[in-house]
Amino acid sequence: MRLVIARCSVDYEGRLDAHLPLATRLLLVKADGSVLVHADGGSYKPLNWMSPPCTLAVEPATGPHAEAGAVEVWTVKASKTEDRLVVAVHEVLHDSTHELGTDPGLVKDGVEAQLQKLLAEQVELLGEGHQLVRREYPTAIGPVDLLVRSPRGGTVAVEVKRRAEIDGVEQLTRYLQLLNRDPLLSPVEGVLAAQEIRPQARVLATDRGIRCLVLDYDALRGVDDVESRLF
Amino acid sequence: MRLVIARCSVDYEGRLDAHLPLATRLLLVKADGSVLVHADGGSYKPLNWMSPPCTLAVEPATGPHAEAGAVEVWTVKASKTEDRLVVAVHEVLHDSTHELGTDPGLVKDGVEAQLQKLLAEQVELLGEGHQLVRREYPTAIGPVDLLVRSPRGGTVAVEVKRRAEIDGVEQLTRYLQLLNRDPLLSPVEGVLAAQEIRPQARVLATDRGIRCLVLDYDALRGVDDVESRLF
DNA sequence: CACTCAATTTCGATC
DNA sequence: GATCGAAGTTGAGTG
Repeated sequence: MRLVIARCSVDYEGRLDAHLPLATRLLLVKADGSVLVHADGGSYKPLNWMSPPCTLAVEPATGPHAEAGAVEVWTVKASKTEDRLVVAVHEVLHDSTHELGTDPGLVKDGVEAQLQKLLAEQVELLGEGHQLVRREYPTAIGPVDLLVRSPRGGTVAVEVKRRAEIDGVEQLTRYLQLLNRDPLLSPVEGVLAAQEIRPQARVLATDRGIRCLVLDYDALRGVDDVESRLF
Repeated sequence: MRLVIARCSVDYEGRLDAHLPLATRLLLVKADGSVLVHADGGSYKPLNWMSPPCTLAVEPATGPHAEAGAVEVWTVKASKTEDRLVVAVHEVLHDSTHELGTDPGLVKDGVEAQLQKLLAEQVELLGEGHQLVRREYPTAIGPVDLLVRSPRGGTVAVEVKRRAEIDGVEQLTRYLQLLNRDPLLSPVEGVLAAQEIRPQARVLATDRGIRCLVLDYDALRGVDDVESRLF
């Protein structure tokens, strides 16, 4: 990654034409050849940029560019389209290059994981008197998202999905069959909890005596927020 | 603008939760306090960021962060929401600050200017035998977008708009009144050319004997591309 | 692989 | 100022 602070003007020709007048900006050249032109404000979006794949060519300024006072001209060309980014560098105030290596990448806690966590904190949504046994309750055929003790003495197995479809019902059914063999847990009810439950999944679940619970992500979060403010 | 290359891990809590494992990245702190975390690849979008308005607090690492090997902890808080970006800095490989000043900002050649340019190159779209006199033909009440010589001996004044509304018709009407006083140009016809012509504008234009021409931007560009390939 | 759809969307124009 | 829609959109998930 190369970082250049330079007085420069920038022209982009491609899906639209755009021009940046002479000013001091950050030119960020990434390892893949992509270039970002950032100002000292605004959002995360650069003033101008070229996405990879592209190639960067740096040449001494000539002709009109040189007459305008430019020292170098950077030409960034997209590999597959006619998009061109031309940076006329007038003065370089900083120039450094750094080895960063490949980034392990962003880990987003998926919505499903969030839902599971939030529902675990609010098991009373399953009905009064319910108590969480544990999240990711291990079984021979895989972990059950939530295992909950019912006030009636039995157990509730909850399958959490962002969007519940038929395979979610099948999965939960398998867990229920297995868990119901355990006299310490039996009888085990099933709950299919999701932001969105597809009609087919709802029909199949209902047919098998599995309860459907539609989760309101924002409401779940809202309660969560209130709780976290209290402590 | 502050540029820091650092080995760091990043956590974002807000509208979603996200985590970046320890790796070497660019931390970009803008004058408005916003922070961008960039890797050495990918698109123009940062791995993580905090949009202004927000505040950045830098403190020595303590507790779990310190145990994990962090030296500093940056906490970026959004001003209005509960969004938080926490950067655990383990090792600083580069740190520099630069004065950039406010950016004059991006100048986009609007679609209107593009349309005018493209139509100027393809005046035959107005009808066979038409010849461009000039773009931005100056008059006492402002420039006419396109002035064109008609094969019938008269002149055509063209008003180009991205989206033509009533005021565009009024504007063109004023030009026509003025231009028609010039015996060298008279008779002067009017053409309202736009990507989209609002029904009211079309009615008014037709009523005043002004021709409406719907422009296909892509088609105009397409022809332009073909031409530029030929030469 | 194409298509759909959300985005910590951002951004500008219009009502 | 709120709302609507496009973006040089990008990016992920699904059929």
